[in-house]
Amino acid sequence: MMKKTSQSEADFLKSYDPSVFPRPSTSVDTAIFTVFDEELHVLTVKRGEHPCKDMWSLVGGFIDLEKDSDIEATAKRKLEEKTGIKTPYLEQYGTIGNKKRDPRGWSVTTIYFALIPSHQVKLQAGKGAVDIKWSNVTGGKVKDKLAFDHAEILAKCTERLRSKVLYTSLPIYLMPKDFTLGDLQKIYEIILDKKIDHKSFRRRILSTDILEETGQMRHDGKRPAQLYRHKKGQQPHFFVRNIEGAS
Amino acid sequence: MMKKTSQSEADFLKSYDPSVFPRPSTSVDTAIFTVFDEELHVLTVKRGEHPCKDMWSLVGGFIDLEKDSDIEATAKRKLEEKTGIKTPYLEQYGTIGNKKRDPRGWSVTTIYFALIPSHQVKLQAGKGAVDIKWSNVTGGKVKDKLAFDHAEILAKCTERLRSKVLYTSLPIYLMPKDFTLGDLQKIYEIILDKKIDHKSFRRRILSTDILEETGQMRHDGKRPAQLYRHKKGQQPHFFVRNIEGAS
DNA sequence: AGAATAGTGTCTTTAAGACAATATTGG
DNA sequence: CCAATATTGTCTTAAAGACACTATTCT
Repeated sequence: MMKKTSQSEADFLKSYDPSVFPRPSTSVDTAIFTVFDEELHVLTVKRGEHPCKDMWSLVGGFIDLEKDSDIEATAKRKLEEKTGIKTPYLEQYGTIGNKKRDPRGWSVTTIYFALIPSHQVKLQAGKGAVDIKWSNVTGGKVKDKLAFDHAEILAKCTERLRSKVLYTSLPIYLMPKDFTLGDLQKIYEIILDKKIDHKSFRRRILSTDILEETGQMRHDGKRPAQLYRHKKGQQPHFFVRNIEGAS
Repeated sequence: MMKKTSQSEADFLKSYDPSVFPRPSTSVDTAIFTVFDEELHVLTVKRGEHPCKDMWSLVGGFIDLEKDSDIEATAKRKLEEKTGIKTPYLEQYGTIGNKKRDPRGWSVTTIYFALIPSHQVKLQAGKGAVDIKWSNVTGGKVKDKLAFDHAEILAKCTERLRSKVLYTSLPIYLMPKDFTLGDLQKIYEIILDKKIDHKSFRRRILSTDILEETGQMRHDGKRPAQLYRHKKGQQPHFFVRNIEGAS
C-alpha cells in the first residue's frame, strides 16, 4: 500500500536481498583438447562425489564468488588445477541452462574449450575427482559414458573445433614450441579426419604472418625440414576461405 | 568426523541443500535487431526500477525457474512480451559473468541476438519497463547511455552480426514475407555499411536453395522486379567465402 | 639405388569483383 | 526520349585443388 514514490539507487542497494528469488546453480565446464598418438583427446576426470559419482566428466566446477573475478577465471583456475599449465588458447563455446541437466535442479553451465600441447602436462586429479585421464575422441565421442549432458557438450565442442579448423590457424596452439609444416599439417588432418594437399596447405599457412623460421632444421633420418615457431603476439588467423569439404 | 563411507545418489539428492554455496544472479539479455528507414535498430527499454532506474537497456530479465524450462525460453518469453511476436531468428552470443557488472553483486548474463522484420511489431513496455523504443545503431552504438555493461554487449552483438552477414544468409530473417533481391541487397549494405556489386550478390544468393520465386513481380514505377520468399524449412546458408572487405 | 619425407612448379577450378550492356517500366 | 532500377554477359582476380616433379637425407 505504502509504495515509496522515490528511492535512491544507494538506498535500494542497501536494502537489496539477493535471496528473494531462487537462482539456478552456475558452473563452468571445459573441453580441454590435445593431440597425441595421432589422435584427438579430451581431458576427463572421474567424479568422486554425487551426483554421477564414479562417472567420467569434462573438467568443470562451480564459480567461486570469492576467488573468481569472472567466469573465465573459473575456467582457467580449474584448468590449471588439473593440468598444472596455463592454456595458450581458451574460447567460450556457449551456455546451456535448463531444469533437467542436473538432478539437483535448475542448472546453468558456461562451456569453454581449450587447446593445449600434450607434452609436459602433468595431470593431477585433485579435490572432487578420484581419477583423471586423456580420453580419445572419435566422431565427437569418447568411449566412457559421460556424466550429466557432457557427451552432448563434447560433441558440440568437437564440432565447433572441427569447423573452426577449416578457416583458422587454431591448431598452432596444439603444437610444441618448434615444429615443421608437416607436423602442423598432421594435426589439421587428425582433427578434420581428412587428407589435405600439402602444396595448398603450405601456401595457405605461409601466406599468413603467424609463423617464423627458427633457423634450425629438424634432422630425423629423412630430408631435413625447416622448423617454425609461433610468432610472439600473433592472434589466430582467419582465412577468407574454408578448406574444402564442408562449411 | 562421521563421514558416510557410501551413500546412494537418491539419498544424496534427498539431503541436498542448494543454499550452502552462494550463487550469482543469472539473467538473459537480448539484442533484438531490425532494419527500417535504411538503418539498423535495436530494441531498448527504459528501466522503471533500480538499479540503473530510468536508463535505457537491452531487453532482458531473470530466469523464472518455474516458467522457463531452459534459458532460451527466458529469452523468447521476454522477446514476445516486448514485441508480441515470435522471433524468426535467435542465436546465443555468449555469456558474461563477473562480480562488477551489476551493483547488486556477482552476476551472470547469457546474451542472445535476434533478427526480426520491422513491420507489424507492436511494442509494449510491460512490467519493469516504463518505455520502449527502437534505437538507431551506428558503429555498434546507440545515442543513449545504456545501463550496466549493455553498451559493450551491444557492440559485441553488432560486430558478430556484421561478421556473420559476410558469410551467411542471415539478413533474410529481417525481410518481410515477399521481397526482391534489390531489397535484400539493401539490407546487406546497411548492416555492412558498404556497397556490394549487384551481379556478385545475385549470383551468390541465387546459387543457394534458400529462396523461391513467388511468381509475382513488384510493380513500383520502375522496371518490375521478381518477388522472392524464404523457402519453408530452409536453414540459414553458410557460404564458403566471405564477401570481400574483412573477416 | 630405393624409401621416405620436404619442398616447388604449374595448370585447373571455384567463386568473387569489376564493369559494361541490355531490359522494362513511368513520366 | 530520359531516369531509374532490374537483370544479364563476360573478363579479371584471388585462393584453393590436383598432381607431377625435384631435393635431401639414410640404409
